[in-house]
Order: sequence, then C-alpha cells, then structure tokens
Amino acid sequence: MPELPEVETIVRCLRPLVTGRRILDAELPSLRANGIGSPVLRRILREPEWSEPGDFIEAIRGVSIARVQRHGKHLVFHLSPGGRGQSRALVVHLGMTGRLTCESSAEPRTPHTHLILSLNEPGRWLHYADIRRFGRLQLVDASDGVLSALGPDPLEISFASFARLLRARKAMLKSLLLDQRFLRGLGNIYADESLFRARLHPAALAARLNREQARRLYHGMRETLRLAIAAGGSSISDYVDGFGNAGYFQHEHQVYRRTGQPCVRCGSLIRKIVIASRSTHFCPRCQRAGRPVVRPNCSSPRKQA
DNA sequence: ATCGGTACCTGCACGC
DNA sequence: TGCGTGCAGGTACCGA
Repeated sequence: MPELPEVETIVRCLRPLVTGRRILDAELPSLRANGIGSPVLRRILREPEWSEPGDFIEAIRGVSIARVQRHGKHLVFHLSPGGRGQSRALVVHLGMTGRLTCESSAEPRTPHTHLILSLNEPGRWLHYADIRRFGRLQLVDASDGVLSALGPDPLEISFASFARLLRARKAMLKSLLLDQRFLRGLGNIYADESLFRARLHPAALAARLNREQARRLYHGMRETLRLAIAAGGSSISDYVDGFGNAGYFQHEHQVYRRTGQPCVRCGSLIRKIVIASRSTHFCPRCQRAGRPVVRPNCSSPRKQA
C-alpha cells in the first residue's frame, strides 16, 4: 500500500528520469480494451471537465514535466506550459495497488496498465498500472485546491503545531492518524507502527494526551517514516518503486500484520482489533498509555492468528 | 465533529 | 479441482 514512504521513494526514483522531459504522447490501454466512454477509465481519470478520455490525452501531449513532488500520498507532476495560461499539474494517487514505473518499452507490462506516457528520451516510458483501480489520475489547475484540503505533512510540521492539532481533536489516535485532513501521508501500516514506537494505545483519545505522550507520538511517527523511507518503503503485496523494485521495510515492522507473534520489546503477543473499520495491530502491554477504561464497541477483538 | 457503514475493486487464502 | 466466502484497505459519501 503506497503511503508516504512508498510515494516518497517513487518520487525520488522518477524525479531524475522525468524532470525536464517532454510528454510526446499518452496512451490509455484500458481505452483500447474497454472502448471510449468506458466507466472503468472515467473512474480512473477523475476529470469532470473532460468529456472524453481523448481530451485528457490531448491536454498532456506536448507539455513538459517541470518538476515532481510528493504531497501526502499524491505524486504531483507540475507541467509547463500548463495551458490556458494556467499552472497545471498531473496528480496521481496510487490507491492501494497502483504502480508508477519507468520502463524501457511502450508495451503494457500488465493487463492492468492504464496509462503509458512516452517521453522525449529514447527508451523511456512512464507506466501507470493499478490492479484494484482505487488509484486516480487527475489534471488540475494550481488554483484548484484539490490538494489544499489535506492536512500538514508529518515530516514538516513542528511539534508545537502538532500538539495544538492533537489538543483540538477528541478522536481516537488511530482514526486521527488515518485522517488525511489531520495529517497527510499516513495509512494503516505507518499509523500502527508509529503508535507502537510512541507506546500509545490506538484507541487513546487525542485531546487527553499529556505533553510527554504527544511528544512520543510526534517523534515515533517521524522516526517510523524516516526509517521506512530509508528502507525504500514496505512491500506487502503490490508496492514497487519507480524502477519496479520492492522495498524492505516490511521486514522491520514491529506490529503490523504480526498478530499473535511476540512483541519485539516485551514478548507479549501482538493483538489485532478493529478501529475505524481498519485492522489495528498493537502490543497490549507496551501500548497501555491512554487506553480506554471501557473497551469501545468499535474496537471489538477479532480472531487472533 | 466524529463515527460506522457501504461502495468501489481484484487477488489470494481458506474451508469444504 | 473447483467453488464460495472473507479479507486486505485507499478515498468518497451517507446518515446518525
């Protein structure tokens, strides 16, 4: 699942390969397979102003990629000229199984390849594939504010600001960390790993944290993300970087998908519960801080592995 | 403000 | 072997 560290890894792979390159052409293989107006493609290409996918191709043909940035879990390709005197960008969200890779062929590598961009560099194509099609491609104007609804980046926010945000929210920590309007970039893996490092119970209420606990969460979250980026992200099922290589942070997970295995810190067995409709992994002994006195009905215990 | 539930979507593990 | 079922979780949306 591409979360902040995976998207950051992909951006770092692709940046030197595509920056300054011109998009010579774009192909939509699912268009060939499903026909014009296919609902499949319309869902992937989130762009209500385009009446036909062909308009999307027309809009990015011939433009250059000025720079590539990560914004939360989104990849942002800034385009120039943007058209209509605007500053435009191609925004890519990889959903759960999305892959964005640099390839040496224009031929789709998988049956789930949805977009292929040919660049003005011999033997260099950008492929977008997504098995489960939760990912989205979107052309936006800089003024659109599509990305401005997201919260601050966890690696950029100061502790003072983070503590202020926490105090203002009553929600459970796990729910909050998954909320992209609160912080942008964390998903299920790194929310669980961050809470473990911070030794905080996932059902603890944000506003009830004391300063020391807030500080542990702040640093636990940032350390987790930095280590994950250094390891090239976590490859659980589908994730690969811009070169098609798997990451290896999954080998360093301390709680995520380790249900029933001993805690690396105390040896207690890792438990799995459900919070915010998401499987949540934690150590019942290390992560007592802030745990609810009465177990909330939304965190009913599930089967142990 | 915050929650649960549902929809979207495919591959895989599982039990029978 | 083959079939049905549950699970995985990103965002969007609805209703409470």
